[in-house]
Amino acid sequence: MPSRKELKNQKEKTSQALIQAALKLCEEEGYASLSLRSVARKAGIAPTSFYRHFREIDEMGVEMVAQAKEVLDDCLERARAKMTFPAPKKNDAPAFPAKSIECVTRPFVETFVSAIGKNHQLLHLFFQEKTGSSKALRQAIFDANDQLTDHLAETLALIAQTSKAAFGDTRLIAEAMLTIAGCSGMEIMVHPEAKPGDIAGRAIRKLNLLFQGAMTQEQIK
Amino acid sequence: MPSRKELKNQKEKTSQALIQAALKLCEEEGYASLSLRSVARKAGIAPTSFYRHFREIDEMGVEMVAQAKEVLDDCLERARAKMTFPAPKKNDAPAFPAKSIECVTRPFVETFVSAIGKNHQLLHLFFQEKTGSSKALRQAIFDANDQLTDHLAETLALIAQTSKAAFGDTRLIAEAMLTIAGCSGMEIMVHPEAKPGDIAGRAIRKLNLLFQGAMTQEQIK
DNA sequence: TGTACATCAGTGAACGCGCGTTCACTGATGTAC
DNA sequence: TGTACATCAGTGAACGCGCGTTCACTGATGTAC
Repeated sequence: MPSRKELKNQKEKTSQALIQAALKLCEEEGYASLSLRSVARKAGIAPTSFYRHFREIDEMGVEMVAQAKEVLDDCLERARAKMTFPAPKKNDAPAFPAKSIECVTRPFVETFVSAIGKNHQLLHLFFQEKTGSSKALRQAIFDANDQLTDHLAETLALIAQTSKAAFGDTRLIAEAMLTIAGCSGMEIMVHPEAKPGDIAGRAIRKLNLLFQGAMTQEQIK
Repeated sequence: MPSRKELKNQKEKTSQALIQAALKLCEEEGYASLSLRSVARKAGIAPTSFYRHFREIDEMGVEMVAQAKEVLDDCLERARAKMTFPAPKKNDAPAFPAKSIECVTRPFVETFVSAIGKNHQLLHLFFQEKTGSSKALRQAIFDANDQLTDHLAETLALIAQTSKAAFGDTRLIAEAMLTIAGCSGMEIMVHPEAKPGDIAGRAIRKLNLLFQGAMTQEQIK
């Protein structure tokens, strides 16, 4: 058995331990208050060992963002599997496909909220540091967010195509969806006393209005 | 001349100098990285003098949030003066009052963007620390945001009433407007290389969809 | 009017602490010959 | 098979620095009598 590979594995494990420690500290004190020493302490290694894994805190931060991006990509993929746009019933007004719209917005928001439950810390970091004080993180998150928006816009275009509906500018709508879901998610994360279901419900209603507006404008064009 | 009053004035001036110094430092390093000593240094007073004005950094932070709230209240008031909802022309489809909607959304976003230009630092603090690591600040911002949302919802209700239009749940719409404007504003603030007009334009389009959806749903009810 | 005392914004020395970073080191593993 | 050398994750001592906070102090102003 090649023990050299085991060594690599061991190193990877320690790197992950550092990231997990950093996430816990972030939750308590925020990313900006992280210190190399506190992260190393929490991970159970000597302060100087930190340098064997990352050149500086932000290098670890960028890796954390990459992991958050993976979680969100996965989340969008699971949402895609659940989102549908059934043809509106005949006795519905043509401008009122409210039930069909909710078959897009509700799975989206619910998948998102469920991802928050499982990855609270990573997602808080992602949305908080989008406009935080570390330029490196802002850039990494901006790029990731751009790709996620593309991913979602593509999903919307696909749904529109298969259901022969017209959503309008899917990129614009995807942006707004991520904004509203992100802000509602942050609200849930920082207000543990609030009912997540209520906040999610309001988010769904906001997205419903957005889709309703987009479809109405498309229809009239 | 009562010099005792002058002394009060002088103290107030120093407090403001501390806040201005703190805002400059926030811009460079972020609120979480503020230190009592760095703020005092930038304001030109001894570190120990800080305690004559605030018991701790967060007490100053809460005062900064109060000032941001005033700026935003003022911003909403100026927006209210500019927002109108002219009756749609007769040859427009009833479900397509797009031009009238833009008479609400455009002045709102433009007033907001102009407020950012004048109070970059205060507004960045307000939106960034809404989900930041200081509980005191989060609470202060949450309360302020709640009042601002009420303020905006009331304005919308007033516009709807005077123009005999139906916007639906004005509180929900006000929430979404502040979310989208806030996020777009943050994007403008942290990406000085991006064109503010483009971001503002996209924000207006998002809000247009929102209003279009809200009015369509109201109309069909 | 003069004198003693109270108020209060601002000061400077001093403290102990956690920080990032450097350095030379250890000890386990793999490789060359 | 044995021996010398290379690699590399992790270590512990040491450094200089900025931090929050305490303390007793200053000096200008207002107040009591």
